Amino acid sequence: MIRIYNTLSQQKEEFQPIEPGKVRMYVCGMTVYDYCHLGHARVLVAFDVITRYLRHCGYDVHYVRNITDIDDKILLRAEENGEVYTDLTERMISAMHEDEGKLGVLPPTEEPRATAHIDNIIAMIRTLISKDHAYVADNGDVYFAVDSFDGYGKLSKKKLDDLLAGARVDVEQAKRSPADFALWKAAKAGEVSWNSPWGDGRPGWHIECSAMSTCCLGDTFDIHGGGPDLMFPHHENEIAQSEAATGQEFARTWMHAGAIRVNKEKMSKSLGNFFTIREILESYPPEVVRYFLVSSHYRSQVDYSEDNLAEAGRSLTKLYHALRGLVPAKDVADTAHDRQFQAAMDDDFNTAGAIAVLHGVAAEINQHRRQGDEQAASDSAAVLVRLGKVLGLMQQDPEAFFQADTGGELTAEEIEALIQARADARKGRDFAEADRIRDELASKGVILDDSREGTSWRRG
RNA sequence: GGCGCGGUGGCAGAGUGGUUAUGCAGCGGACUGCAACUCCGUGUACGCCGGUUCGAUUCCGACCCGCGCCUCCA
Repeated sequence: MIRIYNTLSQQKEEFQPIEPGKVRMYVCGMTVYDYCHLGHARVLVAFDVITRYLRHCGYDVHYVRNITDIDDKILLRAEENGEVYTDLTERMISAMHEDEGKLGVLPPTEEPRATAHIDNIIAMIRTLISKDHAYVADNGDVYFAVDSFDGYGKLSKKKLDDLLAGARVDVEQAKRSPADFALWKAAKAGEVSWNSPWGDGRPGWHIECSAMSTCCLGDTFDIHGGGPDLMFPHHENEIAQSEAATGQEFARTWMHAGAIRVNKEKMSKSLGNFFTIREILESYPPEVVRYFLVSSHYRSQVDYSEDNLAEAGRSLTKLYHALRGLVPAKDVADTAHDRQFQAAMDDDFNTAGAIAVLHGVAAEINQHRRQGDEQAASDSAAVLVRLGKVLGLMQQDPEAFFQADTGGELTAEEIEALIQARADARKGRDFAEADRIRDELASKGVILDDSREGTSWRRG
């Protein structure tokens, strides 16, 4: 039985899908005006692991993650760049797909784009107006009337009164209440726009997620997820719009990832302290970045630092070392480790605990090898690869992982030649020369591992 | 100010009412020509103060500290 922490109830709940065997999940994706940063990667990886585990448990998962491809920031950035906004969004979407692929994030089942759902958005706004949950303001915008929805604040635990009291300046005059938010924004002259019953304009940010999620998954679905900073106002507004429009419960379980921090501050676009995925991948192998993300619980805050990434690299290296030189067995029955792994993952996707199990399996492999039991080692290796796959780890050939060209000074051929020279020196018991070669390699970032079968190498 | 989350050993990071997390780093031993890898062994811990309990790091309360949201942000 899987238990999931639900932001709505603020506790872990037994997960019971609406339709047995099926999971319908929606996650708020990217606004594509810039490259994805580590914070985005965290959400991407977290829900990728969740999807993988649910599928591992036999669920048929319908995973929808949207793309916001029309928005004020997109238009602003495109104008700064002097390009058509669709050129910008197309470029950022391919960059995002590239980054995801490197991190081992599987594509969602569906990836709807806001601009392809304008009709659904307009239909939903029309419904909201007809039910008196929304109104057309003097400036041509359409707003959602927050006080028309009783449950407003139930996700973020905010009271409407507190929100109004704390409302910051710059309240749009056209709004009836400061907490109301735009469903449809009237276009200014020359702006990109779509026709609507309320004049030319474009959708507000929140409504697109309501329209796309209910369109792809139905009025009520199982899981809705996203980044920590979307809880309010974005998700709160989604609930209000959707439930007001359909009269049905929106998402059953709300899941939020924890923030990535840099020097004790949240990594964010507004603070400008973010590292893009591609930046980080210049210094670290993608699987190391993924390991770093997965090695702590998805809801906890994690600090980004060079030290933490480097440590993740050493830890992953240990796991791959266990696999080195082994051919994993084909079929291996459930083991005690499988059950431990499942127990950890069942508990709100405790990937940190699951990784500890992986290390337990690695230790077992090494012990079998030490005892010369190749068959048992190969069986355990199969378990390590099988469980690793659920986390999106351990799927590379160990040599490929160790010897990936990270821009070192030496080519694989040059390294092999030096290793041969060292082997010859050792054979002639010229250890001074052998050690000189090993030191030379080490200074160029190549570490040697001697074993009975010979010498293997890796880039450190 | 309102709402929410968290403080675990040198570091990272799980978890539990009484028994080993795990990883990195350290120390001792084995292996090795010497190392690396690996194996065996080993140390340091639960912010502070009360309470409940036979027993609390784990439950309850107060306090201190940190963080997040309350405006666009994953």
